[in-house]
Amino acid sequence: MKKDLNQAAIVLKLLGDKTRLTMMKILDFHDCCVCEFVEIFKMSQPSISQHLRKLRDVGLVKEERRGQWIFYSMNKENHYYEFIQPLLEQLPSQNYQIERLEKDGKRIVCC
Amino acid sequence: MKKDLNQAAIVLKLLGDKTRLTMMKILDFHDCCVCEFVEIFKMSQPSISQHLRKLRDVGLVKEERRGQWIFYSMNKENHYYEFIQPLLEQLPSQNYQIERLEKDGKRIVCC
DNA sequence: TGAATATATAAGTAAATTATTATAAACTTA
DNA sequence: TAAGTTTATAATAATTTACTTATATATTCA
Repeated sequence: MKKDLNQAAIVLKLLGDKTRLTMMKILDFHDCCVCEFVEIFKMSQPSISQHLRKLRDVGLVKEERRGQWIFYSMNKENHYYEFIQPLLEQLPSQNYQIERLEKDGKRIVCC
Repeated sequence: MKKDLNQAAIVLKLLGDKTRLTMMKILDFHDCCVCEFVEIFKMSQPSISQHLRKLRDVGLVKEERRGQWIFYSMNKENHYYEFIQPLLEQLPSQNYQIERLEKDGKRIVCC
């Protein structure tokens, strides 16, 4: 189905940032909580939270509290998911980031 | 083929602007010169030139002088064309812009 | 309940972005 | 060659962006 050009530009602007683009690639396969992203990107926690908020505000990702943590996940029901999926597919896998977390004992396992 | 994540973010940032995204959708089917874009977007000529320069600097579009005019066209040989094409396909046709130019006698026919 | 952990929000700042006006350069044509 | 047309570039102003630090809120657990 055709996408609105204004909305498409808003979505692409959000993806036009290395941090957010990497987040989206990761979230396409793995749910993650804020502190995991802090560990992955070596960035301040507020900065990570603000990036996730932008993605959430347009509905690209969902948030869900699990105990102490708030997990973010790809919102695959969003109208723009099919729009961006062909892009994400062409990006290199970021699984190594998750594997590194696991190796370092930093991966959060919950619920 | 997989795309570099940094480069992909740069390309997406460029597309994350309504004017440039519309330009790219138009150029996917029609070559255009600067003054046609000025007419389409009702924007100053330097502003149009600057948008086109950004697209050209990363190789997404090509420029070619034809007599008095400089025509821009999609660079379909560019590595990132296949990256963005699935996006462009999902955007609504902008043919009406070209048709309007023709109807108003503003379409440039050259060489 | 109180301390520790995880996250969000607010405020401030430096850098990047997108427009504008003014001007220069290149080409066409009378 | 001179005037008109088209485009690029330079300088600048307004806005947006992406970070930072400080602080508030929510949850867990001893």
